[in-house]
Amino acid sequence: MGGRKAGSGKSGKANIFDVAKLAGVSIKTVSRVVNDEPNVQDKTRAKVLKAVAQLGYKPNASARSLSGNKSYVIGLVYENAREFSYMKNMLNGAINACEAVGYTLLLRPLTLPDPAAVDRIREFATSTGMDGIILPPPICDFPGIEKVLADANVETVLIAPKHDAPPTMTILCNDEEASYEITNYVISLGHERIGFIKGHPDHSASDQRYDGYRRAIREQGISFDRSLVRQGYFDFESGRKGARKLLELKDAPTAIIASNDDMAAGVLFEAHERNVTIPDDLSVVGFDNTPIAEHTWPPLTTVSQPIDEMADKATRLLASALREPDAREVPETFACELVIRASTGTGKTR
Amino acid sequence: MGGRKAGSGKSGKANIFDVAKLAGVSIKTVSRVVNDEPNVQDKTRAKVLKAVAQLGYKPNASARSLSGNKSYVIGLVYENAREFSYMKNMLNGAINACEAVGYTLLLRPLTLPDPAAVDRIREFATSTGMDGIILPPPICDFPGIEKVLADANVETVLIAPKHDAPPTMTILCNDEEASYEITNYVISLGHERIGFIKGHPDHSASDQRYDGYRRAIREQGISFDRSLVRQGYFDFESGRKGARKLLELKDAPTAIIASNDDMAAGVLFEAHERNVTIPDDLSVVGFDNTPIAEHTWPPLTTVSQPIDEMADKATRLLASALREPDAREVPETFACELVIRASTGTGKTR
DNA sequence: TGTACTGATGACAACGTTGTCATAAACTCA
DNA sequence: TGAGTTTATGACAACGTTGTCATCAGTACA
Repeated sequence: MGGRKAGSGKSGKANIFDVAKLAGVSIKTVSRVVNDEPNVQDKTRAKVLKAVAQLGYKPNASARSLSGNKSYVIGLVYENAREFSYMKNMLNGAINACEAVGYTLLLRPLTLPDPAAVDRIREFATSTGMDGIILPPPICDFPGIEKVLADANVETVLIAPKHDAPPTMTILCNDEEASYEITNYVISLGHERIGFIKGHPDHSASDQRYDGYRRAIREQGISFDRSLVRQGYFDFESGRKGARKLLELKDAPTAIIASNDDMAAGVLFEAHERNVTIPDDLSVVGFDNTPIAEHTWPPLTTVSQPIDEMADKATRLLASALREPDAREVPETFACELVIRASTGTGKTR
Repeated sequence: MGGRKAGSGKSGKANIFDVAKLAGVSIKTVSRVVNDEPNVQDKTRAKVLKAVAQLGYKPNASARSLSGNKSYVIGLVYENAREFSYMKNMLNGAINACEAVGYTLLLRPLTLPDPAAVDRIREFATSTGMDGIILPPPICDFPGIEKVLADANVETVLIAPKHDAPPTMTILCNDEEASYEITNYVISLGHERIGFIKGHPDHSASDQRYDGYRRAIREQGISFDRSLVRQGYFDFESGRKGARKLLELKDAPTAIIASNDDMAAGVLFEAHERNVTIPDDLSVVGFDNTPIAEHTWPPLTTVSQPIDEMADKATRLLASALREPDAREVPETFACELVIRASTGTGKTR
């Protein structure tokens, strides 16, 4: 029973042999306890746990992944674009969840459009041999991406994809409903000519937000006017340009809903330039509740998405799917929340 | 010479045995070539390289770090605060550089103030066994942090620390000079009563920016007025509050320099609320050239820091120090750049 | 009362690298 | 020319885990 490979007593890190020796069991039993495997007596488990605590034992990640053919790494691909507050929240949610479930998060920014994006993602996924990957929009909608990752044997979670993808795990957000509600709110303030600036056509949220707007208009019996809808791209400039077109209209809208906060900031900017007073002459609405929404003048009425919670859920979903490949959970839908600030009002003529 | 452990021809990843077999050399020679070690004949090297390319061989990171006692991981600790554009740039610089030098970047957000911050960083550094770590402000100034990391045998790079720390590698940024220049610019517009809102006292940049302001004032022969200086904390609210105090002054300033863009946005906000017109009644200056600076109304005159370049340099410094522990480079100082926009002017009375 | 399971444990061989040491060949220098 | 050094290469043992299989003791069942 003489110990064989236990650490020589140096203050360095304890390994599995040290724990086994101290607990008086084999290294395999230590492994079983550490990995929550079945078939260990409670008494034995307790002994091992005590030794683990006493030595401050942490399994060596490299050895573990080398032997077990798992990397305990999860990847997160994101669009390296302007609106980073989205990513900040997503990052926080994913990093914290990763820490909680014992995984490591690896990041890969993508500058879009990029014709080689799918190849880059493949490269990213395979080079580290990661176990799973999280794809937020618009990356989750890249054609063929799911197959590429499945072939690379990487478990995937899609966040808010355009089309439900049965074989792949998915996290959803009720953008349509949120847009419907905020449009109803604007209508309830007395507005009838409500402009809408659409988001980037590649993002699933764009369609959903537009759909919610249309539904609210329709249900409230307001006639739909195509000239009040402008195409935007989620950036400040396109919001500004959309506002310019709308405000130049003979019968200009008294409210503008922009599909995200950056564009709404562009609308505010254009309004200021034209001496259009917010919210007396024009009400403005954004989406996402980014920090900018708090800091514009006036602060923006907007919709807040629980992005960090979605990322948290995505990470945990991935981790549990990796541990137990059988029990696959149902996709979860997260709800958005209206944030009413000073950029909306009844207007001065009312 | 019969092959022994080469992959069985499956389409899976090639390993070092496969390469060795194809090239007709030993695995050790392959290792030498892959790691750019000396003492390999050009001819042999070429053979190996060819085999590597042919098989698409990528060394297994886990095996490598297990055997070599290196993790090829670099950590980046950051303050999980509002102003994320700083982090976005830092992240981009670090991620790209990591990819270029073959390292993996691990992130650790910190919510400050946190009395256990140093312990958390120690935990972060040791749990993964990372090789090096990058500490931006204000984390680089935590007392004792350098020793903790040195004890954990983690190579460290400090970005813009308050005090030069000879034993630790450092990246510097000339904040004092930039502040001096932008203050001179404001003075050149004709302003003499120039308010200053200081940054968070824990950040090195705060002192430097204040110093630059004082130096410019002094050199231009403007008498220093203590009542024109307010303490801020780098956030929107403190900027707004500072502006309120300054604008309530009997002899209010005609220009305000805020130590970052968020605070400058707060100044704009307060000015709008008081119907103070920018820049006719008041010129406003920020620092950092964050996205918000482009999108306020009017857009902010500010100072742009090459944060991504600094992070890039920090990463490469770390990587080269890890490869060649002897050749330690000189700290490098990066220069800032003025960005003149519409929030500054000569004022209407001139 | 055997026979076939199940539960708890351990021995030992992977996993794919790099470090160490041995060795042979090719240079140096007196 | 021979002793010592350098250069190029390979054999083989780490590194610290987990997977596989063997073992042995109970336990259920006919």
